[in-house]
Amino acid sequence: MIDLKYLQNNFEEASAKLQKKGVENATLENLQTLFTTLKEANAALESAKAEQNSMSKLFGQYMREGKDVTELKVKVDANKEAMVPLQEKAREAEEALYEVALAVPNFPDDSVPEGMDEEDNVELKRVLEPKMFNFEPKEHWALAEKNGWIDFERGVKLAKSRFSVLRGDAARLERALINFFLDTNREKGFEELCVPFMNNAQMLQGTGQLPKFEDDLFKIEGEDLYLIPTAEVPLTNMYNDEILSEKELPVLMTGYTPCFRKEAGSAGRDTRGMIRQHQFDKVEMVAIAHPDRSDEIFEMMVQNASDILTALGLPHRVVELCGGDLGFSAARTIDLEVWLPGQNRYREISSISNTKDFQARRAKIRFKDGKKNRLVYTLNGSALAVGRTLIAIMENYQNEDGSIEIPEVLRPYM
RNA sequence: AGAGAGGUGGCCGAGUGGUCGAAGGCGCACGACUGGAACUCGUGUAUGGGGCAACUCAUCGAGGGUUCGAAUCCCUUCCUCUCUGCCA
Repeated sequence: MIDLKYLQNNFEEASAKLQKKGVENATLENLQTLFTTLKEANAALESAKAEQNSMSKLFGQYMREGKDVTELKVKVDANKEAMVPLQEKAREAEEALYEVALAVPNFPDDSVPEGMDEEDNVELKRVLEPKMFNFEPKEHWALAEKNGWIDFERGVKLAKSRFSVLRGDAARLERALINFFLDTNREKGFEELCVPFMNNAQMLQGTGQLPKFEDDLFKIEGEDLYLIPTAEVPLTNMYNDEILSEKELPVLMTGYTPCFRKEAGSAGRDTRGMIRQHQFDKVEMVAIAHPDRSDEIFEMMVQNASDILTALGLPHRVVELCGGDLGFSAARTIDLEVWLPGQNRYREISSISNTKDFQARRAKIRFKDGKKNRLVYTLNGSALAVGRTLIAIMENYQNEDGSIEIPEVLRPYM
């Protein structure tokens, strides 16, 4: 959630920032009004409550002293009745405020480039030259068929469309990648965690998936549980509603989880192959950081993800997202896009974001800054998306006969 | 899943309708004592919101109710422990 006090005190500046993310001024003006209304409603209610409390205290005192309370009772009853509409007003004001506030995206960082969509993203650099093939490189689904690696039909039979089954060496390669990623992250100082793959609604609100993006989530029927769309949810919310000591920062965590997404709104996109599935594996990094150190941790996370791709010999490019392409919670995001020779294009394989205090405010993650509690900054990033790495290996390491080499660094894992 | 017990501040633990945001202890911080330390003594020590100072509101697992007044009574729910059942 954005800082409403900041919005109130710096309205012009705040609205200019959110325009980068396509938030209309009317929404912000509405938000400001709702915030003021809530404050006024609360002030009125609180003074009535203060009155009530002090009269109740007096009531007790009279009882003890054996004084007559009938007159006082009349006053206190009247005040109580007068409080009912005030209470109702305050409750309504709060509901109205949060309904809007929870749906407003994070401020983009000042450094974020202007732009509408991914066309306006800025390429920062390219790492490794795409390999020249002396034959026409195939796309991963063709290679999968040739090698019997991916069973799309049976995935659909077992679940539904956008599910698949990995077989044989592909299944082993998937497992090898998970282990390689986790080991690498651990060596960089991330603690390895194994977390629940279902989280409750409060946690999903903490990281920003709820309430706005409920349609993208798989919900467990009859339970307050959702299948996680990314390990960012359980890892970040490890410290939900907690206060850390300053010396515990930064908390660096990594974990492997499957991720479950309904992919609502992507009908017809990437239907062929394994690029966009309802279930995919990912190894995630999450950092809970001191605000002053989040930039350097962000750089470290980007570098780590890029290093993993380099170690695998996969050509990729580093892209800074423009304001219009930034996700809901992110203040800043860098994507890593891996080269897919079969598709003859770069495709997203990792996304690293600094959400600053946006998630921390929702999830109430704070640290002791001297005597005061301050919100932490939270960062997350993939290192890496496993299924897409598998695809990238297939396309980049293919031979003319359709066979696939295993990258050197993965051989100890297979 | 069934039966019973219980959830109070960083921790332990008292509190069964008003003087309780909460005794006492431990821990922690600061100060005194000391050459230094331990011991001892003194002081302080939850969170969030509004004014942003005085002050005030909320919070004793969570939500709702009774009452002038609830940590204390009632209802719902979650969690923990013990026993039974069931399983990896």
